[in-house]
Amino acid sequence: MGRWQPDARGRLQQAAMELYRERGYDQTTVAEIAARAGLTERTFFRYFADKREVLFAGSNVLEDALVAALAEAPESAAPIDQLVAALEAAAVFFTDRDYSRQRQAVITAHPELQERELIKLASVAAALAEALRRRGVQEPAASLTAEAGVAVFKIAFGRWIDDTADREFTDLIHESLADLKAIAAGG
Amino acid sequence: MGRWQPDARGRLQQAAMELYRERGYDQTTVAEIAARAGLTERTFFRYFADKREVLFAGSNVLEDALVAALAEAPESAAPIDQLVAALEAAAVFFTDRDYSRQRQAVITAHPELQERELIKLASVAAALAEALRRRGVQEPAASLTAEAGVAVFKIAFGRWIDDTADREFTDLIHESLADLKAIAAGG
DNA sequence: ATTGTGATGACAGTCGCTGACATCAAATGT
DNA sequence: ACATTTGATGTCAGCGACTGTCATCACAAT
Repeated sequence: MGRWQPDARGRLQQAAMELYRERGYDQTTVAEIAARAGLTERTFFRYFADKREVLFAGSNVLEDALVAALAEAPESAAPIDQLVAALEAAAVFFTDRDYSRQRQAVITAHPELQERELIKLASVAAALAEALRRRGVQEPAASLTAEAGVAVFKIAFGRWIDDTADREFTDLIHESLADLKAIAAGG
Repeated sequence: MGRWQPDARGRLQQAAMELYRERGYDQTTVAEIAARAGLTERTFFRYFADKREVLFAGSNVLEDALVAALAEAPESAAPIDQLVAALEAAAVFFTDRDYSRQRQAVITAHPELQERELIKLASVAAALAEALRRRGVQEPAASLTAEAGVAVFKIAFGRWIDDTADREFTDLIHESLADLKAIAAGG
């Protein structure tokens, strides 16, 4: 056994999630999170930039996966369809619905966390727009397509969380895209 | 003359804008803002919930105007066109391009301020979705239309800020909507 | 055996933000 | 005219988020 317990980062994430659910985000101090993980407050801030970030560690991975998937989508398809193909590929991140529900419940209960989630989505949109530009899509079409794609994602994710039937994330993405197309066509 | 200088709120807003531009957001303390406005830190927090909010005082007014304009849009039009009619009506808020540019420069330079801007836009989207629902638009079309409308707004605003020609905000809204329709149609 | 190296702890300090109470000119009531 | 109330502000103490700096010490490298 090494000098320290392994996976300090993961322990901090888990401790944070537990405490945010047990007492609420506001009533939890960073020192408490660190203590539950067997670490100190100072170490928490070496792994996470702030108290919010500990809930959003996966967003880089998601962003990278989306960009990678977009790079492999058929270039013959319309930009919006390329983008939705990328969203489909991201469905692998959305399989544990219970965990997603718990996490989302914490986030929606606290504006500071919603803010962080929104800027992560904005970062995703910017990265997708950049990827579209690399494929030759001009502005403002690239940014608008990316924004539209993220809007589809947001709606689909919300439906997936609230879904009482057991529909797949991928299906909800497609339904939401169809809705968007109908809306834009004046439906 | 009354006991206090008038318009404490406005003085705080102006002092904050000045200092954020002069020294940067991070290098400005709330105590400094208050001092420049001839007040104390405690009073600052009586007018604004936090250091970020002082830059977003107008967002309620914008939101209310959008909802009101949507309520007066012809119900015969497609939802997305009703929404864009509302966005047109909001153009009155976007006439002083220099001020908007300065403010936006401060915001884009600081992630905390971007987060606040994003949650304000999310609030606008939620209010517009609610207004559409009151007009009989079902979910998820209402939310998706609202998100699409806000996306159009974001792109149009960005183009308005960057515009070197002197195009009107309203025109850019219409162009961006046309772009979105083309995108959704597979353009 | 010596010398890094890297993850962690300890500690002091700044600043955002809040609660509680005091102040005092102006408005209001009688 | 005088007393009372009100409302905007000030004062002060305190918590918690976050940072800079230096110390520690098992382990790795040489």
